[in-house]
Amino acid sequence: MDAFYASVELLRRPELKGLPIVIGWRRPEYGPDSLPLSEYEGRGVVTTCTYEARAFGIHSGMAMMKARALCPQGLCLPLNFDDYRRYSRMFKAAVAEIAPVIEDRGIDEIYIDLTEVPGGSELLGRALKQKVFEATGLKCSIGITPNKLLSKIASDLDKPDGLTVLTMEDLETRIWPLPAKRINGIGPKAAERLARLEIHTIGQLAQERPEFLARHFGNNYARWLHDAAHGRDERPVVTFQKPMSRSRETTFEDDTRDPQVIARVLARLCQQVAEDLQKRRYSGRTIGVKLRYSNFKIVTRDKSLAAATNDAAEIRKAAFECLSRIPLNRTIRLIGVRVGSLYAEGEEPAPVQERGTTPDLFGD
DNA sequence: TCTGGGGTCCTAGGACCC
DNA sequence: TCTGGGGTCCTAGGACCC
Repeated sequence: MDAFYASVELLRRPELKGLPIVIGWRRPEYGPDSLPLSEYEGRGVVTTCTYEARAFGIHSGMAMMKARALCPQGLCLPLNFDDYRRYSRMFKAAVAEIAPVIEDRGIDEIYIDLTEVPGGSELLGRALKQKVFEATGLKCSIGITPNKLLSKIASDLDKPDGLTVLTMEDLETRIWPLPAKRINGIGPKAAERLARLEIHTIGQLAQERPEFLARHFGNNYARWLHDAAHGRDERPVVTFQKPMSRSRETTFEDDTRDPQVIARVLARLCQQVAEDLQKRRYSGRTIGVKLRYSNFKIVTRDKSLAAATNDAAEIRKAAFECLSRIPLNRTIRLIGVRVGSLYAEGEEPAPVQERGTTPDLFGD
């Protein structure tokens, strides 16, 4: 979906169309339902912005204070997550009417398996965009290719309101000239390491000898890099994925080292994550606490329980034990709690025995 | 002008078991 | 006289994605 959160906001407030608009994180208590960016204060980042705002150099992930410096005449809107979730369901349902095999990639993105859907790519693409627009009033960008890797890249080539159809024949002309970091899975770190080896484009990566890549990146990652650069990707479209973890975290308005503040916030996060799990009928065996110091360094501590739980008090007890293993000698800016090793209700295995007390059932 | 929140996957060492 | 090989689970950190 194109500039998803911002576009949803504009549906309700079409009079703001054409303005540089930034969707910010913390719901401001100030003002009615929008704020001149020039008056923004706080630690939030831009989650989405309109294309008019992007023209000023603003992009998602950028500190709101920096966006403010770039475009003080911009407008800041708070987040309405319930709305985005509602429109997310609507656009996915619209797509499903044409092509039911859908992989969820978050609130504003999906993979669609068109293998068994009759019709040419171009026509299907147009039909999908039309359906989505009729159902939601929103624009999207689509890439249709032989696999997920290429489709992800292709969907980006013609934004906004784009449609790009590629076959393997187009690899050299359309994909190879692109920077290596356009491959989903090559992030800032890997791109930097590649650049130091004078590998900047996907084409250059494709020409590199696999043994050379293996020396620098290890066998697994090197093989993946090589395959990706050649447009090879066998991953199927997965329609259901069992969740692995559930977490809650928060950044303090001001960094703190006050144990009372930290304890109060951690307890609240444990309560929230417990409610999230209970609502979805999941429980988990591994409780983890995450802490980010003022210098942005992150530490985590885990604790695995004998049996899965979604009880707030149990989660809290384990979380505080994790917290007690983290040095609190510096001020912190973020704290979070995570419950992993999830099991759906009724799926939980028998509690794990203490080490060394496993009954020897098989006489081995 | 510092940098959100919610996720997944991978690696690597150590404990422990047979 | 230093001592194999294979496996699982746990923990911590980090890269990456939406």
